[in-house]
Amino acid sequence: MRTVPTVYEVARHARVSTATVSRVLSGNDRVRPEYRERVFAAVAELGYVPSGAARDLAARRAGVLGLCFPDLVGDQDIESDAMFWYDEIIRGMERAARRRGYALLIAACHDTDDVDLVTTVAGRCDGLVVLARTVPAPVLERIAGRIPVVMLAGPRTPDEVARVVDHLVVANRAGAFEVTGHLLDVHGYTDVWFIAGPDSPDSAARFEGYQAALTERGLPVAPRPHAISDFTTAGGRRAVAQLLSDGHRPRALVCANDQTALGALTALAGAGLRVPQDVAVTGFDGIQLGQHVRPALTTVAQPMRQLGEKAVSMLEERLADSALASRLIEMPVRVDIRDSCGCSAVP
Amino acid sequence: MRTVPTVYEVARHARVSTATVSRVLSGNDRVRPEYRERVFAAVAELGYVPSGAARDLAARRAGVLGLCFPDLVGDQDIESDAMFWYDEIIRGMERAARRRGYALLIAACHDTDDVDLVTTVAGRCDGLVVLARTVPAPVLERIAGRIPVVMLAGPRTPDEVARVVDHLVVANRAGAFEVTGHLLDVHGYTDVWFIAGPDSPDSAARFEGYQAALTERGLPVAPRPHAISDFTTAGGRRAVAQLLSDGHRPRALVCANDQTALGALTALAGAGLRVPQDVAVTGFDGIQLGQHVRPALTTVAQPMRQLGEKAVSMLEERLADSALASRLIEMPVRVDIRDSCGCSAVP
DNA sequence: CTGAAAGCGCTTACAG
DNA sequence: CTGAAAGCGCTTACAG
Repeated sequence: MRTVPTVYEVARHARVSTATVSRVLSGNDRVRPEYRERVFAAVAELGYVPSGAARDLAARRAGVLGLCFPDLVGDQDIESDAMFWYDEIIRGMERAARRRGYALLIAACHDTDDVDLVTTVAGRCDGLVVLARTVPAPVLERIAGRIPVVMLAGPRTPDEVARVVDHLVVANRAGAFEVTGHLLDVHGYTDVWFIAGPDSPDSAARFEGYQAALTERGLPVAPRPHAISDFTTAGGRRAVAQLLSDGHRPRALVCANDQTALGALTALAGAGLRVPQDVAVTGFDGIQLGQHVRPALTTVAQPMRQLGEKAVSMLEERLADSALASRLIEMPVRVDIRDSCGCSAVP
Repeated sequence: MRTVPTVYEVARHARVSTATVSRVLSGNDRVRPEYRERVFAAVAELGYVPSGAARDLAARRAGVLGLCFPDLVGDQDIESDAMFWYDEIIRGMERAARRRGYALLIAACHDTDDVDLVTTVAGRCDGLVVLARTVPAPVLERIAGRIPVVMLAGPRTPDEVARVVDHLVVANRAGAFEVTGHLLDVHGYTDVWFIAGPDSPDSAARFEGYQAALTERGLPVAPRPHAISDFTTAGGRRAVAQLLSDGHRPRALVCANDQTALGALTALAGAGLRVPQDVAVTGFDGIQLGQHVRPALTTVAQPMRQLGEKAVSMLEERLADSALASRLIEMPVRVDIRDSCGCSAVP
């Protein structure tokens, strides 16, 4: 092992105390300019890089925020069906964290056995963002006893861990309500079907919004989704292909998320059906890919950036006041009208 | 502040020493089952989450790997032109790190002033991967004195920091050579142009490969790229639009990366040109988006997964033996033939 | 197999 | 403004 210089070496070299070195390096305190110079010179000469661990331990602050998301990919081919939504969340969080001076510690965790990894993450950061259902409730509760935790997206049950963690969700119901209404009112479709995600509160809330849009217009409402998929592109393709091979021909498909919609696009093309002329399709999330496929995907966009910013500020607020009551905050969504619903003239 | 239990509380509760608690929690050592049970019970009851900082300091190991990439987006609209290649790198690294039991600490860093952030990251991990040119050489050298560093993608100059960090690159030259050869030999195009990225070794190496393919076939070779862009979609679109509005009509475009190629596709469509019938286009990187655009992008795919795995193992090797000579490893690439080169029958 | 105790490398009251 | 010294919460030889 190479020998790494410590504060002591730096202090000796600069002929000051370690306290002074620490002050100079932290930037804030008023230190005699002469000493400051000497410290910087010593740091440069010795190639000093402070130990984060020692610093964190002494200062009780890591300058790091954590993000745990589910490892849906597992050991399979990661390139086959990546979760683009996670990419956007990671990027949004990294950006928000960095703006506030934090680095981001990320880890994909299996719900089941990765308690170690979760603990590794939780023990090393000042606050933690967890995507819904990534971490078992008991583990989450324990972690929340140490650092602030924000759960992103819907919890499995309404009050599970509700008391100890903050929740940040998007307007799933309102978004699905609005995009369904668009298909109904602007395009006049009546035969609009819903392709659900896996058993999740997000998919459920979106289905409710879809139902409400139909109900409000006095249209018949399906008691349950017309197909159930798993939020992946491959799953969406399979689900819709099945529907089609069963002989169904709905006029429009409201999909629980963008990747499901992307899969639907593929399945429809495979069956020789045109989108949106024969079948209209909408998604949910607003992943970037949706702008690039043809037809471009009409969707309900989540405010990725604001989600990250909000999560970070919720963490900071609780860091400042641990007595805060747990909160549930809902962020608005925006319907992005593109081509797949039938709005643009398609060549 | 809530009061967090420590090893001491756990030890007292379990009526064992802190050494025993530590052993039980680290999993390895042989501890009397009875004690083990008591420790687990105490941990559960107290809601104990070990301090990562204390653990790291004592064990001189963080179980965390770092990744620094350039912050190209800055404070502009992140959603306008994200760097998909980074997403893939982040995902690949996270996955590889996790497989070896590490979490990933990520931070986008400005070349100029974010030395603090870089230090925050470097001080908290066991090894660091840096995308080329993210971190100034002097800073990198200093960091390399503390932990192993792997630089991903081409360094600015051949020997800059060469001695202190390992390098991991892909076969830029060979990949460009091969895909250009494909356009030349299989499709018989002769008028093949190169759209470069910014001044970077990667773009330069790809241009060389392109040139070599032409030279080898006795075709005239452009001494410099026909257009210079910046690796972004918007930049690629602008560069190609300019070319077209200047009246140029190359038969094929070899683009320095996928996003440039995506921009080219847009520019060509905007000019009423068909791809690949009027103009063929190829990219470099193999980002997922390339499979989804129409026509699907023919490209040179980087082995994202293997890149991550390799970076992690290089870090581990150097962790095990700090006396290792610095290495330069080149990973192979694979030409992915899709539609934009003209290979598939396009309806 | 187990425990007492030193030590990891910083920061921060506390005096001065 | 500066320094001596305690302390942050773990792990790990070292004895036993």
